[in-house]
Amino acid sequence: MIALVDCNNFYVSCERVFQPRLEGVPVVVLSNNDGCLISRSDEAKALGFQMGEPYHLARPRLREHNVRVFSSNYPLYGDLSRRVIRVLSEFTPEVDVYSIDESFLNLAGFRYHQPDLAAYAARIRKTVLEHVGIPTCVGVAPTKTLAKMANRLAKKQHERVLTLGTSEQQQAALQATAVADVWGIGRRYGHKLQELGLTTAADLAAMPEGWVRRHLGGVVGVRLWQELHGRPCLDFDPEALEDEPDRPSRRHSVAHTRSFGRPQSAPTVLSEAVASFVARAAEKLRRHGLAAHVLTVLVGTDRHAPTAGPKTYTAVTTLPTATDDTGTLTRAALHRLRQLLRPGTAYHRAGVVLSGLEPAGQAQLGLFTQTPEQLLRNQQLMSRLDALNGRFGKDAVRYAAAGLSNEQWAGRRQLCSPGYTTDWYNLWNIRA
DNA sequence: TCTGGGGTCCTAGGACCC
DNA sequence: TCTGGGGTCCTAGGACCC
Repeated sequence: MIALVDCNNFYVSCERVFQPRLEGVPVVVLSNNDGCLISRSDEAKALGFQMGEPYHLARPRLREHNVRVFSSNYPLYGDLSRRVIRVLSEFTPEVDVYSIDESFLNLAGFRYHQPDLAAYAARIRKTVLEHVGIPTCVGVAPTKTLAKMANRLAKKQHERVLTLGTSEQQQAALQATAVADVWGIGRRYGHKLQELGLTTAADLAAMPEGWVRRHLGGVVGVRLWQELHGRPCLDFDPEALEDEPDRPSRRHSVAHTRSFGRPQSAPTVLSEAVASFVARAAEKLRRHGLAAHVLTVLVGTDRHAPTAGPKTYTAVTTLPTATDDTGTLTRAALHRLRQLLRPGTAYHRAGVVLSGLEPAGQAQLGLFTQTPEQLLRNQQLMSRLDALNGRFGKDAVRYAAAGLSNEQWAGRRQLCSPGYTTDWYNLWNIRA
């Protein structure tokens, strides 16, 4: 059996941990650039605020209802997320971290003790709440897709926990779930399935496999259908345990992309922005113990403009050897950026994607690239860089290519709470 | 004036290779 | 009458997730 633990209104709940006065009142958290609403308290949901609603449109109503509004504070959310995962790992050796606020837990050891499962799930929820202060829902079922469904239904239960142990319970859950609400069915397939006359998840499960393969994107749909029948098709990918922290992560890409505060066309400004994004992505790479073989640079024009044609332009470079070195990655990125830019075009966003990932230190050396001595020096440089920026704040030490100031292109982030658990240096200054 | 970011998997055409 | 098959890489896009 698999449990899915999902934090309720996660970003709002994180803000509440450090500002208890936010309990019981409507709260929302904005996306990067203060663009749209991405987390809402129950009170804000009850007032009709929608997920993804543009902030500038919602603003008058937010004021009218005296809703507390926060820019997103990822250092805070990331840290609380790690604390939640640490608590969860006390309940099973195998935690598959699905997102910042959701983890799957392998409860295989409980297969023959069904009645205990619900009590165990309730204990997980209670412990996370007591130790971290974040409320959760727990769904338990034989597959990830059914666990998601159980979790969804648990939100409506008083105990916030639901177990689908028997096939009768699973069938009842399938009937109680709209087909469009199944994990893996998005807007497009939701509409399509309804037009084909399916209403509930049970209707979908009852269709023949061939029909599902034809109408639901081939193998992807078949996997989903199998999972609804209780046959696991999605990998369970457990996180590295605390006693093996060096095990490299299995992710396939690392990205850093941002919208600008205002459109940019000057190549120098765009270069500095991209160099900054490379630095962020490379830090993430090193944090995960990875090196990248492939680098993609992208720039984007106005996504919401009605004009035809592509909105995103990408250029891919394959590096001679996989690397996590900011300098090497920056050179490659800026070289490709120059080829990508068109004079006079206003770009609204840019970014860097690193892929072809392999464990750092295991990378094949190139015959004509760096010597082991150079490599070692660069590694030492990067670990000093990370140590300094970890202590004094990001970009305390940076490459000159990233420029001295980001004020030209930085996004808006005007309503941010302090880094309560992470930013000791600045927090000390604030208090001083 | 103002609409996010980071992921996953899959498909498809063109260019190129043997 | 009859014109292969198996690959890679690049770019772009679709669909989905949180």
